Amino acid sequence: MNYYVSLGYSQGVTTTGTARETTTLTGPGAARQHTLRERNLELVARAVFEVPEPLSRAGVAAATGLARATVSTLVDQLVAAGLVRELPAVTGGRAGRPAVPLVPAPRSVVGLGLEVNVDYLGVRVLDLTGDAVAERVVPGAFHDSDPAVVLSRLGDIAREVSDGVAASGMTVAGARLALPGLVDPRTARLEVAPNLGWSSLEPVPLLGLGALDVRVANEAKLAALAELAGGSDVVAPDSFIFVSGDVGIGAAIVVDRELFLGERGWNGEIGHVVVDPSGPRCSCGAFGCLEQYAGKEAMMRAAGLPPDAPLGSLVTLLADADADLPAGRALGSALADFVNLFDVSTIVLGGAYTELLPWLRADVEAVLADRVLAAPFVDLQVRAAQAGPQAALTGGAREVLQVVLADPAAWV
Amino acid sequence: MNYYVSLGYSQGVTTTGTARETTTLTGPGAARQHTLRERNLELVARAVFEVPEPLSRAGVAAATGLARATVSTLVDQLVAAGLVRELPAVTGGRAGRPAVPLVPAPRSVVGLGLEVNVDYLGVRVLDLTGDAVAERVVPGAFHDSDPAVVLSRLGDIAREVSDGVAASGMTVAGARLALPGLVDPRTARLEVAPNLGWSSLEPVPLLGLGALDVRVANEAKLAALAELAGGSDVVAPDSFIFVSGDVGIGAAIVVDRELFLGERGWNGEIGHVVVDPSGPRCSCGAFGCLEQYAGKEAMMRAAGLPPDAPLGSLVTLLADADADLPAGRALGSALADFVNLFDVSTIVLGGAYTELLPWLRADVEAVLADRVLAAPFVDLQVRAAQAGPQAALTGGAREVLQVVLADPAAWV
DNA sequence: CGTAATAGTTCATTCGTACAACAAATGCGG
DNA sequence: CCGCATTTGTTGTACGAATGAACTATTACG
Repeated sequence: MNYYVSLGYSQGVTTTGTARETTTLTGPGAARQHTLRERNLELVARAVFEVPEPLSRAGVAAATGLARATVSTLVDQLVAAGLVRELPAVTGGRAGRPAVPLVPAPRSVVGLGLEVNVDYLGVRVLDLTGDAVAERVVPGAFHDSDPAVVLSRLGDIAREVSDGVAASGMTVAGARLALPGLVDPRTARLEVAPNLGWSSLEPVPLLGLGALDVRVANEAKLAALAELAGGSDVVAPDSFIFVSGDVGIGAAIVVDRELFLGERGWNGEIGHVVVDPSGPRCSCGAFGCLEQYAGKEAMMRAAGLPPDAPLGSLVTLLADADADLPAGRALGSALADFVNLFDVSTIVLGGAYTELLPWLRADVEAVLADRVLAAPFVDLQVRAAQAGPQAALTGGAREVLQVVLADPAAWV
Repeated sequence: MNYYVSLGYSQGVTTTGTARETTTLTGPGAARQHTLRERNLELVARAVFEVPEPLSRAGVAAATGLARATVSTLVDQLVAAGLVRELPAVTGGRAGRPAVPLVPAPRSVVGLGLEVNVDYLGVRVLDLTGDAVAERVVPGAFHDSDPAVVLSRLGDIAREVSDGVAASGMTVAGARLALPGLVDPRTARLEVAPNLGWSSLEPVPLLGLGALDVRVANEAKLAALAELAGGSDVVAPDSFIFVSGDVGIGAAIVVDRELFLGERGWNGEIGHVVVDPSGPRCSCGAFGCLEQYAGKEAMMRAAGLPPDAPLGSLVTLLADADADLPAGRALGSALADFVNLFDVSTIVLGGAYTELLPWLRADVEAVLADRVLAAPFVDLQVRAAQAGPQAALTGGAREVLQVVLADPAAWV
């Protein structure tokens, strides 16, 4: 099943009949003729967008099971809408009329990724081909900042960038704002972001982006979506646990290429999983949370560095000394709980862990092998994240484009 | 989103065209005219089946958004197929032609729930109304038993019961076998069931049930599905964590009334979540697993009872003494991890915990309040299971009927 | 008893896909 | 160099399913 559920918008259908008969049914509503068309349009769009090498109309027909005639009309609509482009017919060494390769149209519809993090603001624009069309990342220090000021500044940058791409004829389909904290994508509320010192606010209006469709999500969740694009040589797994280590530690679960969000999008709080109840007190009030062992500040302190030293200093120190990070066993323990509870066999380590993985891997894998009940029967994989810097920006923009892809009919 | 994904059968569509064009697309395949009908049939069937009081054709039309004419033809098909029955028209105090109430047809199509557990074998048959049409539960001791012998015996009982209901004119739609261990519903393999002493086998053929569609699942998963029926007065939550405590401790996650299974259905292994790394060694080899604090044997031992004493003896002992169970804090700690990782706010305690809840609740709730990061923003609920004894039998049978409901077109 | 109201049915219309025939464009063998 | 097989893409007809409007059936109410 691969229906894409856009962030925070579930599809309950509430129908009200006469006074006596008011009933709510969840799930997709009544299917009409145009529902057929919408679904097949999506099918064709996915075939064009998600296949490694370009397909022809006939190829799409074969891949989808639709009749060639049907595919032709659908493709024509996508081309007319500017979502798909025809490449020159390729007359490659075999008989028959040459096929017209179909590719996602570059620089047509784009998605905006926005992010506020502790040490930067960022905006990134991706088009349907996955290319970064524009980008601005502004370093800063936003610990204990004023959300109104910071978000309005980010909004200014976003508007600037957005106006730029719009001036080149591209359509901005929407934006996703990544925040490091408890965010409910459905209500677009931020409950608390400890490292920003923000709490209980609605970030979207503060951006001042007018009618643009802006949704909010946790930073680790969007970074996980960025992983789905895969690396240059590494193909992305369909299901994985993504752990983003920084001052706080967040995680996301991707199953069958879809984010699992729980009831409110507040899942993946692996930073506060119990590692040792007799351990140090955490900022959350509990004792022995993972963050106290494998948070950035704890790792710095354990290495004899000041807690706010740059990550690079820890890396050079580790590269010289030939010792593993003590955080490895703690991280392994929390990950083992995660895997025992979720049954997802690939773990992608992002944020600070990406660089630190060489000094974590041995301990993490050893503890996983010890503690994961299914370890004898599964090939547990621990990988470094591939998505590059400010992954949440990429993931947010990708999420916007996924919504376009899920309903191309809205764009024809 | 409420598409029902039947246990272990995901719907990847692989289409093979000519030699050059072989492409795989996940998700539902091409939508044709008959797809429309199937989907609307499902919609109508769900409206009839999942609504508290009977709807008329007109009521279904209002609830689904379909035209009355369409609903009429669809309902007629369901009635002809024997899945839906018309009650006598009710001429209740208002003007107009009296409505014909539609209800699930009793004793027409039934589902079989099967279970092997440590202390019993069971078979239960449910019809579309949710009534138990037949049932056999045979006590026994199956610790370290021979799977071939036990499963063949269960198969015999199942065949007997199944033949009985078939003789009364009912159609058996399929069966689900619940097992206490690591089971992959997709491959129908049991990897290991520690408390039965079983490992690495394919249970379905050993039942000897011939062509009947039998699928396999973990006991806690199916028991969780039983919870969805709700209690006599309590309405079931749409999303919850179900924890089944016994010798081992298993759990299941239900989100939007659907089981979350992870990659292989091996999730929910909360019994081996870390409570205290300096704690006692677990049967799994690791240290300080929840099972060592809140497994049935550990709880018995902590209360000064023999580990294999019946649960009732612990209950009477607790009822006399006015003390909480020490397991409460450990259980709370593991549940806090679960909630932090999943973001599901309702916890249903099943198995032995159902009866023990009064002596667990205070500690569980206190630890949850301490350790769950989102606790200040959510109303965390801890409830006792409602589904009654051998819940997995009920859940398994329900699961079969859900598959019928998801594709009534197959029965018309 | 007539009228309003509600449930259910009948039928022409509309829309989207399938199938088959056809047109277009190429490679290849003689 | 030409005819033929081959593959792509298009055109036109047929079919299936939902719709809305009109119609029938059955009740309550004044």
